[in-house]
Amino acid sequence: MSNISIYKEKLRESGLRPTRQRLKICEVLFTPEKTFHFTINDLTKIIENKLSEKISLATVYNTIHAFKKKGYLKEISINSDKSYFDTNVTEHHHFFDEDTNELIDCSNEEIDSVNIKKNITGKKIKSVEVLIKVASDNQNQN
Amino acid sequence: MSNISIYKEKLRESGLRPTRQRLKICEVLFTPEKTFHFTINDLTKIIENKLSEKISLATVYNTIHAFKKKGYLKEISINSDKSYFDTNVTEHHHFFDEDTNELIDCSNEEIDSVNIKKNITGKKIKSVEVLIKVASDNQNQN
DNA sequence: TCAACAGTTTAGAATTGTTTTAATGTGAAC
DNA sequence: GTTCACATTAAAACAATTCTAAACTGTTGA
Repeated sequence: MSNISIYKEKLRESGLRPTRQRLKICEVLFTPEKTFHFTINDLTKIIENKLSEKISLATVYNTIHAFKKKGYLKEISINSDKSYFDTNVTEHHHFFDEDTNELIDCSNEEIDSVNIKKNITGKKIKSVEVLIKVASDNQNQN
Repeated sequence: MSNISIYKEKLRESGLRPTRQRLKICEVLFTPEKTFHFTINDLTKIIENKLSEKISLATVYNTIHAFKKKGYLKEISINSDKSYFDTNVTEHHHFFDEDTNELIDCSNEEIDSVNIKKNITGKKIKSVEVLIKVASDNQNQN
């Protein structure tokens, strides 16, 4: 399985040594066909359950942060008690279902490009994120 | 000063009794001409310093939450260790300066309206928030 | 007038997500 | 093989938020 060498490369690119623990993290993050959203908690649960591997939280955090810094993961700007990450690093946006706390991708084709007429002197735009909050029709606003 | 009666009304509308502590919170939030962004920590500091009043955190939290629920405050969707609130409850968007961690309003006139072509079955759009992250030109991406 | 009560305030404790620490482990290069 | 920089780990520290339990307050209605 040459995936392993891809993972090792990703780790080295992120300034991390390819250790057993980190390769497991890569396996969970980068093997699936479909991209997905996760929290650190989700990720450690998957590793523990599916791979019956126990990886210390500190290792998970430092690996995820390195991947984010390198651009192999994106952090989604949603105000929540926890941080959400996305293995889809292409430019796209999100629906957030307030009933289920679920994130749903909104591809660039599904939204007209955002045209910003203002700019902040001396500052460069790093990212533009659109978050569309949705909820059941027949539901009280919370 | 008839502001007081406005504040009392706002509190009652939010299902809260107008107590001394809560009126102080209203004073800080709703007296200024200009709307502003704040964290719970900011708010308690302002109350302590400017009004030399000490209000328990629990009271601040419950009042802010009630105002948010009622729509007198907006919570800004930014992924951060703390929650940011906005006294500007009209529809508008934000720049986030990554260098200074500062939020800057982006009015609806300064951005073309976002046109969403996708919809989630059975769900209604509650809000659309655009967050534009900016940073110094000559700065490393973090 | 005052007893009762529903809602409030408060300090501190509890909880939760995240980061730090300090000790121990590991693997590639000499 | 030794060494050394980097890793892993469990546990402690930390920070934001929520919860708790006890004391307080203001209205209501005997």
